[in-house]
Amino acid sequence: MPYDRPTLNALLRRHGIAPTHQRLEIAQVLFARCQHLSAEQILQQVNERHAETSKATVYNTLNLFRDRGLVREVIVDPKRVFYDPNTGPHHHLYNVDTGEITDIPADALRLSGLPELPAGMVTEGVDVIVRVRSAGTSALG
Amino acid sequence: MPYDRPTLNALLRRHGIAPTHQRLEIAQVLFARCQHLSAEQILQQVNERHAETSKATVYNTLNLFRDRGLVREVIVDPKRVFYDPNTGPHHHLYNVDTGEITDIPADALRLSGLPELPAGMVTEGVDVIVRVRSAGTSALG
DNA sequence: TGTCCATTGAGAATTATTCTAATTCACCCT
DNA sequence: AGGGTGAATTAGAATAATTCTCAATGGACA
Repeated sequence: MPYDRPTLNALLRRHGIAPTHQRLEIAQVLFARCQHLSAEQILQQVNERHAETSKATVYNTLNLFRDRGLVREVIVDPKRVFYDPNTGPHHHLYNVDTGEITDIPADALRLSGLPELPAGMVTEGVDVIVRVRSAGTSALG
Repeated sequence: MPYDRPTLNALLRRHGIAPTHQRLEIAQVLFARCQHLSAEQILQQVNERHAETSKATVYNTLNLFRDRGLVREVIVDPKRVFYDPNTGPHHHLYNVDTGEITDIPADALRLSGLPELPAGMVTEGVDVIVRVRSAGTSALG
């Protein structure tokens, strides 16, 4: 188990985040399995045993983690944001039917010919989302 | 002006959409300038002269246009969906500071090495979003 | 002119996220 | 140990995008 408490503790500190109990719980949920979870899902998992963390704290913490570069937001569904503990360069496969999100390793997919930006613009990141659906399903009504 | 009323009328019909007054107004706003507009912005522009179209109709119509392939949803901002009248293959540049969305022509950017999909999966589309910000601005608090 | 079905619309409902303001907590200093 | 301090947490209200409800409207066609 690579993400025990002392490791998570150090991880937060390294990112300038005071490792409180709630933040460690949330980090635990995020890093235990490298899934893509919504705030709601994280809230549920954190409170699975005893309800100990509030909705506000989950949102505060996720925004803090995002600002400090501990997690990345994945914006594929207009209904809700997902949080990705993998901050390395990679892309996403999004199943429109099931809502499932899978990683695509960065080296599996090459991008070439990014346009040069207007002066004074800096690239913050490049997201590639491959939207898939189960064959036979259709968006047409 | 490539998008006068008769042209829009034919465009809707060609997509199997009955060209009502409100739908034509909305199509007009979308296709007049090929911008990326939110539902709220479209509602405002449609009602600039006389208030004649309701919020419900704008949402219904945008969903209908999307289902029939007349417009494409652009999901870059968790707060709201943008609608893109350009349904041809292309990608997007998103300015995180200003919220501005710009097109990147498909041929300006090459993608290679898309992973093969699990059996029974079909690609619905590939979105590439280049997130930029003004130099000097920072996400770090 | 009357019927019929699709379309529209006002406003309520839903829901993810943020905000507010008050409480609690961790930690340092003595 | 005890008290002060500022950060963290929280319950619940507020916000805002989108959807839903269902009654009213309207155009096409007999």
